[in-house]
Amino acid sequence: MMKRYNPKSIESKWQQAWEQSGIYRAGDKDGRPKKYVLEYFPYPSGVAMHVGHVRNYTMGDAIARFNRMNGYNVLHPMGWDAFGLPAENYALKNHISPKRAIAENTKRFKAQLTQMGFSYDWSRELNSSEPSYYKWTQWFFLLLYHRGLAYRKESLQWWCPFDKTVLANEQVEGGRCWRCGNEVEKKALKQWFFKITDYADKLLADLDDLDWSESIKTMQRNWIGKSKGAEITFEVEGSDTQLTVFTTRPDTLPGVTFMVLAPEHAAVQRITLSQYRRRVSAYIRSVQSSSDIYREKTDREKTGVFTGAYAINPINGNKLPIWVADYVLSGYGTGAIMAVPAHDERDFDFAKKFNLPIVSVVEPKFIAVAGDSAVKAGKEFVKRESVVAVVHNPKTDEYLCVSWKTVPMNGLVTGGINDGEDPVSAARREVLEETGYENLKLVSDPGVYIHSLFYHRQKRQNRWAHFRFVFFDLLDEKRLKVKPEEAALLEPVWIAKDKLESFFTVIEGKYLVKLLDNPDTPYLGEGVMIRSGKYNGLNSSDCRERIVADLTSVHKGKEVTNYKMRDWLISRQRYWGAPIPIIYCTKDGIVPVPEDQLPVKLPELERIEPSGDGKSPLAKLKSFVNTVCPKCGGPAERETDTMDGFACSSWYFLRFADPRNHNQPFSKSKADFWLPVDDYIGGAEHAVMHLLYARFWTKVMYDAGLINFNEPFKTLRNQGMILAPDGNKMSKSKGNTIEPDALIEQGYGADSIRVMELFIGPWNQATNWSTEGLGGAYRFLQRVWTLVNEYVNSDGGDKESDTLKRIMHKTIHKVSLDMLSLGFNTAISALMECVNQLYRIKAEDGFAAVEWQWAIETLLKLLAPFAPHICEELWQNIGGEESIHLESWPNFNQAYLSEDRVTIAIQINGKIRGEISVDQNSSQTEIEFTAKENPKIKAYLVGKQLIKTIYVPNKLLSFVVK
RNA sequence: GCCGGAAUGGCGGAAUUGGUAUACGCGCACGACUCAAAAUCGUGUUCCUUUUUGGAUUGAGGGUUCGAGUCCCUCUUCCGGCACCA
Repeated sequence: MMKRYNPKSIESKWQQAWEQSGIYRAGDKDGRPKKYVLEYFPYPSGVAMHVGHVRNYTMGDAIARFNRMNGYNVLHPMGWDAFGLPAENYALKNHISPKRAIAENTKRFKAQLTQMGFSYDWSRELNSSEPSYYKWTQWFFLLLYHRGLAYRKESLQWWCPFDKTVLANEQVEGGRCWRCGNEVEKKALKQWFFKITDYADKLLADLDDLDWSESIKTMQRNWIGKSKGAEITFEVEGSDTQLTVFTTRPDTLPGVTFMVLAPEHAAVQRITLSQYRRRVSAYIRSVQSSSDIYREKTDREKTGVFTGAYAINPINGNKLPIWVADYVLSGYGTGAIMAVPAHDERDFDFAKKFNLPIVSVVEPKFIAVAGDSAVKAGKEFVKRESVVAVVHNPKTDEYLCVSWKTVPMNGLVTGGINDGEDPVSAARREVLEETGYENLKLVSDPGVYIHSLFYHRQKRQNRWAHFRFVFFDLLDEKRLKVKPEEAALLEPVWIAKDKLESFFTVIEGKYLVKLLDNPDTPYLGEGVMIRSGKYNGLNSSDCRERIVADLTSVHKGKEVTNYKMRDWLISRQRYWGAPIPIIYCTKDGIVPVPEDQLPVKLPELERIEPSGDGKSPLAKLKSFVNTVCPKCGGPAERETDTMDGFACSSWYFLRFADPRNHNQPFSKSKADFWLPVDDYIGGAEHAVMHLLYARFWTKVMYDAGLINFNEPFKTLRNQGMILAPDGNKMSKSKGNTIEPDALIEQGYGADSIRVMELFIGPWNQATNWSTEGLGGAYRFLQRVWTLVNEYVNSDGGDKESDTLKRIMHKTIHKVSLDMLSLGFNTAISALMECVNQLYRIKAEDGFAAVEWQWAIETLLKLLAPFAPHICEELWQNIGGEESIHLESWPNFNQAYLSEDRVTIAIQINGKIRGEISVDQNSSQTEIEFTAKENPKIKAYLVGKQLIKTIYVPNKLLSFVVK
């Protein structure tokens, strides 16, 4: 009697059996090579996991199971990221303690994970909010502290004077408190920081060797934001104040025309002249009351005020007015800049708005390095003062260009400027001589130059042309006759603007088109120095080094590297976190809690709401706060802030290697055995938070000698998000979440969901969930179920079947290869094809072949990482004694991967015109002969001349005919 | 604005090095079974024209090639991230 496929009746049975037999427990050492497969440990919030979350764990589980079957000692653990704000807010909302909330939610999450049949080693389960765990989080805080990487500093935070509380940036709306509507202000609070900036260079450099997606690496690179430059010190006229600025372009120092300070800059009050005070103060007030969100808008118009003071340019003594403006950020560099409007877009906008001078000191320089005009090495350059006539025909919107007849050179009308001749006349003369057009209207002569270095084919010399651009409109088409010697050389052509860029052979087309759009625009690139005294004529990049060297020698500047990344603020004025293990003593100051007094336990509190005075609720608990100084024994107070939850998640992957260690966070040998993590799987949302913090802590541990490796995650896999069927992100508020519980309840079963999660699309690509598609996965498993049970109830036979062997070996080959590259979707489609073919054989021949037992065993093994329950059940049905998940992965035999007969496509002039069937590895001559005999092909060849024949073995034959 | 990624049927998607585009699944249509429905099994399914033949087609345009979804150039759209970082 054959049972119907009913997941409900088999899945929980096997889940219990697996847990009881402990087959997924990782032994610390057993001689096999290790594999550490890890998914981000989840945050057990009040909202249950939906099918989007489940995909993450399904991928990890398939990888873990595949590796187990391939002989690896696999560590695949699970735990709970339990501390932090969401749990606390959930508890507050439901009027229960966070501890209870976490207990309830982890129970629910664990049940969800278990019902999916994931192969976790639950004996290593951990919870970051338990003292046995956070004791070591505090221990790491102390490690950082003792290594000079944790410090306390005052920092500005949003503060609501009515609610008497600190607000997060996103809780400030239009400069007002989101709760009471009062205007907020910034208040300085003492906070703890981790000095992640000390590791900026290592965090940046080591990214190169990681097997992570390019996009995440780029995000981390941008976040770290390294930029090399210099700090330059300016004297303030009539004051002993000095202003130091950071710049990446010290070469543009001669072009500085004003200075700008951030409104928060410490020197603003000191240098502002008395008659400017009121306006400056008013400006600063208005800036402070505007929200960060508003200040971060880059498209708003620049604002600022003059302080009345002047700085002195250290290189040329120029007087530079000092302004205050909020486009300069206080948190980056020194909070002050030297403004070079000719070579910086922001400074340019500011100068335009406030009518400040713009002095260009760098002229673009383009060197032709490729093509016919590329400069010839070793030849002298012939320098020429030249002019470029840009002639625009307003009627056709085309530009007058010339094409050389004798050599492959295209360009605008250019020519040398004769002695004593002004550029505009020179330009008119060249246009007339070369093209005959005489009626030109001067549009503008903005004094724009470029340097162009190229090989002049006609003159056979390397040219260094210093081109001045003069802009004309064509008044009429009247042309004078061009001298024959010019006409023999050049041909005038009119080129539309969108074709210009690719037309030019000598001048950089991209720059030119930009110039035509707007000649009045800052030049941001490198080039030749002008108006720079002794630096004139230098390349800007060389000039950069010279100026920094010169300033360094007189102590007015130095080379500096800056990072966008800031130190990591870890203080949280909230209850639900690991207490910061620090004691403040009036006599001894900041005293770290001694190691033997850890953990500093988080006391259980009745009321955990933020207290309203900007301190954590712990501050109210005298029995917690009041303590004795570990140094002098006198009365002292505890730090009452707790640590950012990201501290807990910065080392959990190490704890999994040794989760029950009471003496250390982990033993070195176990950590070095299991880590680094071989496959780390999770969404991209942690790109610059957790993934950067965890790398930072790992590097600190490495430097402290705790571990042998300095990167925690060798390979990172960012799985693609599952969207709701409507194409939106799944969220409880939108009411479009789909939970696996309901689908299992409906009878689909965990195995179908698992297959669907992986089959739905490439592992790293976002896709919409489809419940109809889930039906397809279910049908597929059902077909497997039916096939195996029909086989079990059949009489069998003893015929040999090569076809069956071929099908199975091909499937083993395809699935094995796909698993290595995470091609789960194609692996599953190969299994579907395999089952379809097995049905076909069954329909033709029944179960007569002797290979059926092997074929079905193989099929189940290949399917086991995806659908562990049904495979286990069927495995027992066909006589398996041990768990299928302890079996070895099948091997394929190369001999069965190809067919005896192959179909060769016949192309004529690149078009498929027919196909022929031949024995595998037939010779080209044979195939050509067969092809030419084919009547269809013959028709195409008759009366034509065969020029070329291309043969791709076992695939394609291509005739080229005329 | 900058950086990263993508675009293939009605839908999700497949396609070693350039070598028969549309595998697999969904949906749809038809057939078998059934009193009937569901389930299951089978057949078909890129588009246009069509008896067959044939033609077109991988976001758009151009290029290289005997041959391009795949390589090169230009552009469009979408997704993700960063955003006054001097």
